[in-house]
Amino acid sequence: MTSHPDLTKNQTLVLKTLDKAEAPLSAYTILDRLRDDGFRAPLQVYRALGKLQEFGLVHRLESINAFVACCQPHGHRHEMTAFAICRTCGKVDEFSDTAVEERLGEWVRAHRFKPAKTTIEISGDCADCTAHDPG
Amino acid sequence: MTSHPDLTKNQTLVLKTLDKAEAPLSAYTILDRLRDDGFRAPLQVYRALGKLQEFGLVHRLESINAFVACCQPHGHRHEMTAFAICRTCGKVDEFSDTAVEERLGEWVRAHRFKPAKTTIEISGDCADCTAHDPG
DNA sequence: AATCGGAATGTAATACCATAACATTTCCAA
DNA sequence: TTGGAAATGTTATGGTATTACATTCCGATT
Repeated sequence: MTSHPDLTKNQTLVLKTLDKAEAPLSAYTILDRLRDDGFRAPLQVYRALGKLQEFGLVHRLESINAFVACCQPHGHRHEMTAFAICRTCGKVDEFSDTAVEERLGEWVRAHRFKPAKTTIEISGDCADCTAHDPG
Repeated sequence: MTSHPDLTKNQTLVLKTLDKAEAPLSAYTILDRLRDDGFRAPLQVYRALGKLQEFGLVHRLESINAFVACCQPHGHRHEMTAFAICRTCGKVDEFSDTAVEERLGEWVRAHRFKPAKTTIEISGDCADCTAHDPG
């Protein structure tokens, strides 16, 4: 079980902000929420986010340019993480699927492709929002 | 087999630009390559790209903010398309995997999630680039 | 305790990506 | 031929991310 170094002040602030949030946040939203803590520039957020992603504590959602705290227990992380993103309420479900990992792994092996990062994001409407807004 | 309407002038220009390209192009790169054809503003590109995506002729690669022409024969399109994107040379392989579709479909059904768009992108290094640059 | 060096931080400027708003033109169907 | 939807042209603006450089923090070594 790999461990991550102690977090710095900025990293801690950014991670706490994401933990408190009910939905993914953009870097600039995080910046706004940390103005009172002394944050002044985007780079402070992006640098902290970069480290937190390295540590596996934060995920970037490519399809919406936003970030979420990882919900997996530390050390119990999968190679591939998939996300279901609700367009309506913004909530995100994080999940893993071994079969998906294996199938993509087979393609990669067959094509001698050396994967660095895999993005799996399903955008749509969650059960709650579909129920509330029949359509 | 569904058909798509005839393409307009701008749509044709944008699609041709993507077809000629060896790698994905950003909207602004497309704009630059169409200056001589009268393109002046990003919106001309984005509007054409939007329609081409509707018709299934162009894909957007979320993880790199770029666009590629669809390589699948028209009418033979899958629900989900996956992409292997080489960080080094930029080339993209488009593929489908029924098993992956099914597994994600099962998750979605089990959680009553109504999917609108699924993104699967593997970023890394292709066989050629790995061979040339052993590392 | 002094100091050296790498990591983290602060700040300003800039580059890149995408859309809003509104005016105008094109083109087909009635 | 004309009415209206779709496409286009143009300007302005908003959102996302990085470059470049100066400074500070902090632990390891002396």
